[in-house]
Amino acid sequence: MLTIMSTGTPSTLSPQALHGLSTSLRIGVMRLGRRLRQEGQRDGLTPTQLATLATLDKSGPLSLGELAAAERVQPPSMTRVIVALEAAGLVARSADPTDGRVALVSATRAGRAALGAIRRRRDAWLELRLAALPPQDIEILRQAAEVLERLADA
Amino acid sequence: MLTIMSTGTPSTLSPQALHGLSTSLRIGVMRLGRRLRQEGQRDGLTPTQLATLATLDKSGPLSLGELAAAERVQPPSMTRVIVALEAAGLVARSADPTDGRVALVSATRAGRAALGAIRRRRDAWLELRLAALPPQDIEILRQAAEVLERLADA
DNA sequence: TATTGTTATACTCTATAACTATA
DNA sequence: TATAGTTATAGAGTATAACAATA
Repeated sequence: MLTIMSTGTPSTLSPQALHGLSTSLRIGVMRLGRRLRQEGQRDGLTPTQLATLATLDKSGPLSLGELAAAERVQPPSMTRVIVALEAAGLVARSADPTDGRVALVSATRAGRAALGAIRRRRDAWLELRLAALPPQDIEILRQAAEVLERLADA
Repeated sequence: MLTIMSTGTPSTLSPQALHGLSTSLRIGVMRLGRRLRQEGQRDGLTPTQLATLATLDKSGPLSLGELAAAERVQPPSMTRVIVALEAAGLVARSADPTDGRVALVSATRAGRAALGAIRRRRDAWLELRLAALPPQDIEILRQAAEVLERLADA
């Protein structure tokens, strides 16, 4: 097992060090992100469609407006996204029983299955490359993955 | 100073562990990448324009065809990118002295300055969030940044 | 009258196909 | 004849504006 150990020096970093880290981390994340996106381009869903499906899978049924806000697109754009996903059988629309204006959207069983398949395919590409790394690097990434998620949600 | 130290256990990881890492790393990278892209949306350049300018800044003058290949777009698309960047004064075109068909593209001084400003702005956003992390997390990210770049180029 | 979602329309980015200029 | 780049045209994705239905 590899672990992070402190050797006992000051816990604050210089502004310069932080700046350098910001730059290199941004480059690394953007570059790997671009590759992952390119690899996932044959799965038949646009990035927004895929993100919407993932949000529905994670957060359960949401109104069209809530989805638009979550994905940071305008309502008319989300309408088109949902129309496409519905035509593909991946989501279903139903009227909100308490408010007739609201269109509740939920992922279908097929939608969840498709999402799983897409994720497995993307993971496979990355796994292949991870397997080629030395164990120290893998351990670094394991710890970084969790920090990156927290950073993105901050 | 924080350092990674091996405690001496097996250097191979189970396929399951690798799979889990692949998933969480993909999610973390994609999510942070999306945030970084959204933050950089007010800098007036499209992602491809920015990437092209960065490539020119890094690799020196390149032909339009070489740029198209580097950014993985078709030549007509790169023509439009260069037309836009040239109109903005960020790149310059010149004829190749040895082959009249080739259009050599290079970043102007203004282009390099604009690139620097954009990078500083994006870094600033990330820096603000990095500064809020505990030092252990920062050290993890410092080591991960380099590994991520290698992974993307693999 | 305010709000949710849709339709109409336009703009941006990228692609393929056809064309021009040079080798 | 082959290659580098451009112009012409089309398609995908998103936006704003105008509209319909419900609260």
